[in-house]
Amino acid sequence: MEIIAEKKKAILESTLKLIKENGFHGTPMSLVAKKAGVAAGTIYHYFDSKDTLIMELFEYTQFRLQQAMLKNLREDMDFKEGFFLRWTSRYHFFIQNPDVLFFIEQFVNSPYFPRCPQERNERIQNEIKQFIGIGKEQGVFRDLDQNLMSIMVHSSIITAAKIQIDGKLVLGENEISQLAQMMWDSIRKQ
Amino acid sequence: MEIIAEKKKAILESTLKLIKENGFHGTPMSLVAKKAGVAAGTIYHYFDSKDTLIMELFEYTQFRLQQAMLKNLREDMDFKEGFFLRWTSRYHFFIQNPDVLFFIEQFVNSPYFPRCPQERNERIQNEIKQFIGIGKEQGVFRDLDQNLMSIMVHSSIITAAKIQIDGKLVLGENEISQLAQMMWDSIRKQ
DNA sequence: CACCACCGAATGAACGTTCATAACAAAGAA
DNA sequence: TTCTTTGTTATGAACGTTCATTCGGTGGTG
Repeated sequence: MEIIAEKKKAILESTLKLIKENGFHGTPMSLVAKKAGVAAGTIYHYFDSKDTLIMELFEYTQFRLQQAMLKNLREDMDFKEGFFLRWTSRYHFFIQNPDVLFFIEQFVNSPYFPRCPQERNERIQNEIKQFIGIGKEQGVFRDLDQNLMSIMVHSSIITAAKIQIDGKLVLGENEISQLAQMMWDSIRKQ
Repeated sequence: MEIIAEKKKAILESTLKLIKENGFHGTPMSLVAKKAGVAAGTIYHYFDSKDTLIMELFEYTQFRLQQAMLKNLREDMDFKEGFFLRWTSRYHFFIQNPDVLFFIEQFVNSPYFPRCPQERNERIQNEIKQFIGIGKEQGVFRDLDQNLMSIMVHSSIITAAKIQIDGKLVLGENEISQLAQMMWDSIRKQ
């Protein structure tokens, strides 16, 4: 991803926050412009339309998520540790960036999502998918499609993060590690 | 839920389908009216506004989901069977009603959802939650918040159904029961 | 008659997008 | 240096369209 012009970034960040609060509906371009501190027309200097703004925003959030992931990885940990680290660091990213979580969830359930090129969608998924693939080869994990297992793990993270952010439940360190343990137990060979 | 007037039902069903295809954005009231075979004004005979139409549609789908659940339950099955039945019958409901699945997913991730009264949201969750509660008392399940466990189970069902409907993976009977098994293993005491 | 479900053209506000214009910088030309 | 040109970035009022909602009217029923 190229270095993003300051105003372009401001537009993306504003859109992110507004969509979290008001949904796709409720965020007119005029509001985006206002919040970003630019004129309405400026948005169209950087983006062809509202649709492409939203599509690019999705890529932007995927990029940020991936960045956050890679930071925490070490090579020298055992397999189970690796799994726990992946689970918890993704979880914490979403906790720290609730607007990203909400935007992604709205996006993937909207008609925008099917219009994205497949490979883009799955890039983020890949790191976990490969990891699970290795575990499968080593006979640690179930003999089940790795796409399936990785998506189940992914969805458990999303779900836990949403509950925490909504404030429906307060998850302490103990609960977090129990959840990671749950998912570990679900995919490992029994 | 009262017996629903025929036209009202037609309006609800049309909205459901249109929202699945076009999202909240893309479904103007005029289209809803056309698809339902009623005049635009008629919608306002049954619903105060587009917002309340969507809110009521959510309740309507929850109702249908609950109906489908209750149909399959028997008292005389053992605990694990009961879990599997719950998991798979919910799964199959979503597979058979993809528009409901997509609508619910869009709805719960939109700003509409937080505006629903809590008890309404959780009514559906309750049956599974109570079931898990019993399992916990009997020492079959983990010692972890039952809300948390039930939501994790719920999200696994949603996720599996979405993958299947998207056609990303084809899940046969074998995969389905493996998934249910996965979730069973995740919440049971190890 | 009164009441009701229903119709659909009309209304007015909201919104995405355009465009004429300006500010500014970098790069020659004199 | 100073002037001119060219390109990029930014502006915000104006436009045309879309859309939720309204309302006067129609036909059927009790």
